Amino acid sequence: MNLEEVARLAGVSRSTVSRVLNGSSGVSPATRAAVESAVASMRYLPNQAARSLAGTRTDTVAVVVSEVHDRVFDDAFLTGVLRGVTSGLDGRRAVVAVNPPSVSDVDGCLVVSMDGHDPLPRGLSVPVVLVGRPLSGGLAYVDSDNLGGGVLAGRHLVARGRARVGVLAGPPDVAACVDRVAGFRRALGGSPPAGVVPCALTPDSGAAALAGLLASTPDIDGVFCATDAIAIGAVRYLRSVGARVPEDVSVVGFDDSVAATVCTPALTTVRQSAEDLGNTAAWRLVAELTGEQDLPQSIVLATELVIRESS
Amino acid sequence: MNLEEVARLAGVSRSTVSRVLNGSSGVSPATRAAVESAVASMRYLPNQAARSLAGTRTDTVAVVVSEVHDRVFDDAFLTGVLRGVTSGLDGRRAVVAVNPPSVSDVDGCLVVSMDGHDPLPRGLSVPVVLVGRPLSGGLAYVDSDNLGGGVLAGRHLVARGRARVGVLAGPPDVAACVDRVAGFRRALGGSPPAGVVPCALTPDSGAAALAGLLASTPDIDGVFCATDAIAIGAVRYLRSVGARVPEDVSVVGFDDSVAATVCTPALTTVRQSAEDLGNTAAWRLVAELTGEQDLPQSIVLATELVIRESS
DNA sequence: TCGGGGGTTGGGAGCGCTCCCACGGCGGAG
DNA sequence: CTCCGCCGTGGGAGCGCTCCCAACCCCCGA
Repeated sequence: MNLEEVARLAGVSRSTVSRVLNGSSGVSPATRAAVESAVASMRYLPNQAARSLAGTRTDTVAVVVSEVHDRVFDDAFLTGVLRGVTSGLDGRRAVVAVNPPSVSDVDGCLVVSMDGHDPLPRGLSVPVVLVGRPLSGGLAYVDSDNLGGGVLAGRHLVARGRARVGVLAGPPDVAACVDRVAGFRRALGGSPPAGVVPCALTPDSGAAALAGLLASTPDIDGVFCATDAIAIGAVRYLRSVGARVPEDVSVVGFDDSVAATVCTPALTTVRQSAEDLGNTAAWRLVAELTGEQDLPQSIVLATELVIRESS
Repeated sequence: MNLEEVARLAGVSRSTVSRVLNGSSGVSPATRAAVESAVASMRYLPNQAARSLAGTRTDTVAVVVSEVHDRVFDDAFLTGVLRGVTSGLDGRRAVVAVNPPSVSDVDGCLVVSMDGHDPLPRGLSVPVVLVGRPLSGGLAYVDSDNLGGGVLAGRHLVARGRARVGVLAGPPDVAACVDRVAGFRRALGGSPPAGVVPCALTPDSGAAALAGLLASTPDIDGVFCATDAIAIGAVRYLRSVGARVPEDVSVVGFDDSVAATVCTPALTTVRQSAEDLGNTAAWRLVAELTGEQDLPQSIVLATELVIRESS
């Protein structure tokens, strides 16, 4: 079934059907109605390949997921982003590629990456929008307000009366962690953290980092962790050495992962919406593809403090 | 850059380049080498749209994800499947669609669905492989050995000396849960469970279901839960009423989710590999697309008992 | 020596669509 | 009343590829 057949049924030409399908102006209402009814009655679906060949678009965008090796709690983030992206793509198709060598035949590209080194698919000259701020490079991106979230966490610990707080900062090459810690520092103002220690994104690494921190600074009464995964390790370590959470030490995480709600004690954390992130990134990309002008280079989405038992 | 240009550089015709690119026989080694070097030096990539239009394939498969409303712990499963699928697709492109009204222009379709009602995208007449056994219907599928996993869980509780076990069975329309419970019953043999209660896939529902079960059967010493999410609710409820886990009551979950490792006590559970599931399903679909004969209608992957603190 | 067949290669015909140009008819201005 | 311009429409060209058939060459057997 092709354009020609639809045209015949509607009593018009191929061109006119094409015009109607593409919503271009210059078709009389009567003709438009006739075509639409023919399309509906035949359940006609345009051949996407032919469209791409003849036209200048493919109506397909790539979603490139660059995997980190020690991903642990990122699954919910990824599915959230993906869900948001597919719903924000406005009819375009999403080709998903994990660690792709190259991507071609797409109109645009969304890149979801944990680390700051943007691993752009090579040989690609289409608009790109990143999900998550890159550490460098002038690419458009959409990100959660990690800085603001860090501020929320900092104010919260201050409000709880915690005066000697440690920070488990995560990897220095993950922009989200860097921003969170920066926000946290800002909230503390004149009284800086008692110690800031980098670590990997795993509970074990968080536990080890906190052990190191406590060795040099035993009288800590609060810990801010760049991610929930790290926080879970921190809580585990604190309890293993007999410290009570939150009575002796308050712990705050970041992400509001499922794990944060089921661990004991349930984690106070900062919530971000992965789905909104994906949806917004898709919207931003589509806007660029449709030729919209004056688009913001970066978009930052609000975060929210969720107070539970650990603080 | 197109076939013609490559042909010119290689000093052959369009047809010959096409033959080389498609790996068809009947090309002399010398010619083949010349073409391959031309392709490499130009970094030529075939236009996918033109290929689809002229040929009979699109080299694209749809990955249809049908979302359930009360998904809670499924994110890791989904990303695992997706990861496996993309790596098993052997160069084909994966178009991901979440709850799509319709899908077209694909060679085949993978459907990831929690519930047993297979929500096939309509108007689709291509090979389909399901990830997870459907409750009905003769479609090809790949699934974890949920039955075998249930047996493992049952034997384990028997070995632990648990004689009065309850089962939180999950929804009756989720094939995976049905199978897990069936396997569990089989392992118990002549001494059936003290009670089997359906519930939703959330901790809260699990807690509520267990509360109901304990009301009628207070002397239970073991609980098998169809998923980890349910098990986490069960553990929470048991502790809330003062029962010790595992001293008083053993609890076994299913999925080996991240939450199972971070909750207290860490859950004994049955592990399945979502990535293998996706990879195998992709392989099965590709095999069918390439015309392979005598393919198995269903493929079942092994599961594994993981013993932790809750039993 | 000649004819037949197999192994290679080239070129034409489309796939179904979009884009562009040309054409016809109608209304308003001169 | 005539001319111009615009709106609505039709049809040709061509996107880059695959498929098919014809052409060619070379080697073999008769």
